[in-house]
Amino acid sequence: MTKSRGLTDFEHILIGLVAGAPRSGYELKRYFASTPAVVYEPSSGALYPALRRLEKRGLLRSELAVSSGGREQRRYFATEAGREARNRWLRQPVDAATVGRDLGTHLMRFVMAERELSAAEVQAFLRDLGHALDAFITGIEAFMRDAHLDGSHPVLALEHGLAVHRASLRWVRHASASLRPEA
Amino acid sequence: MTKSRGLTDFEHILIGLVAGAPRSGYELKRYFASTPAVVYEPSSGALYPALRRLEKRGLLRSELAVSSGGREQRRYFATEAGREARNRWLRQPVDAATVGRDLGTHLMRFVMAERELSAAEVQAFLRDLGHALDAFITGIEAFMRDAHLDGSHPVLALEHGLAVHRASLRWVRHASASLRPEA
DNA sequence: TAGAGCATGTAAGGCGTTACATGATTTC
DNA sequence: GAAATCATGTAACGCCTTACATGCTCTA
Repeated sequence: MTKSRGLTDFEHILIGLVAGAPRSGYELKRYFASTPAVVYEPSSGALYPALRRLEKRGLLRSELAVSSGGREQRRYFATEAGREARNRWLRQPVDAATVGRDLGTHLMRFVMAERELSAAEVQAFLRDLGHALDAFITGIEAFMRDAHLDGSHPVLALEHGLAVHRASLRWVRHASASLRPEA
Repeated sequence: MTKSRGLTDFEHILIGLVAGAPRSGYELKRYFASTPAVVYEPSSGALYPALRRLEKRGLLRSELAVSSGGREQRRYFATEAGREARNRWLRQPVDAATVGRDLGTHLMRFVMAERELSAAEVQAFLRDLGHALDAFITGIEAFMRDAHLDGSHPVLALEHGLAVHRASLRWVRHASASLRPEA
């Protein structure tokens, strides 16, 4: 058993996307380019080698096909191992330490969890995400109270962090409520 | 004139920090580790080589000193060229394309702009940041109207983006008002 | 016929992460 | 005497970015 290191967030997202529907590299590029909130657009030099890596690991497999215009196209599919990796990723506990910067990753997990996690699991995920955000917000509040901050800009910048994460937290409650089956 | 490539955000932030007050590598580490909203904590392998790079470029210079406990310590200072680089960085126009993901960098610029940019320049920066956020929000709204989204999770995820960036925008207006001299 | 879009890829170079190394001092 | 903190660094490895390469098709 070769001790392979874990997958990057980007690789997890690729597997999740391909597991949702088989896609070619170019279709993945367009997906990233078109979705305004995804905010990350991988270059060819990042995307194609990543797909090859995942294929070499047995998490994806590919078939050469001919697309609309008679051009060659390599279409990727998730393997069983790939689907298992995705499922483990989707069920990973919310890492409170990364919630301050990696919210995008959590959101991607949330999107891909639809129809893959049970309603109860989704609720648990949102609950944990809420707790993590709560802790993050409390940390900023404590820092603002305790730290000696000189000048108005640092205080304002921290207020920005507060405002943004409070908005995230409100969204978590909204999402949780809107997914809860009506009584 | 050697055509050197630009500085990374991280390097710009290091210069800004050192220009604000001379610091050792370890003090910079503690700064990143202690500020809860900065959210990025560079490793030794990122920090020390970066400082050396900036020194080699003539943007920082260092002096070997002896700190509290008799241990050696390399203290970094900004050179004139370093201060110029920082000033150019602080005055860079707000890049609307990066406002969706690089808000942290903009916030760092805002923090370091205090006492370095004029009140009018700070107001202009906030105004531009507001416009960029506005455009970003409008883009998400348009996407939600026009794109065919199936399932509730993608819609909710986009609503998260909206909520967060609207909170940012409100903060921009708040910051702008709170820095405006009272009539 | 020029240009834009489709479609996949490689090469060089750079920066970051992880892990390790070193050694002194302060604290329990 | 062990552990934590201070303080600076190096080495291996890996991934990403930028730039370039290729060639086909559709449109103005």
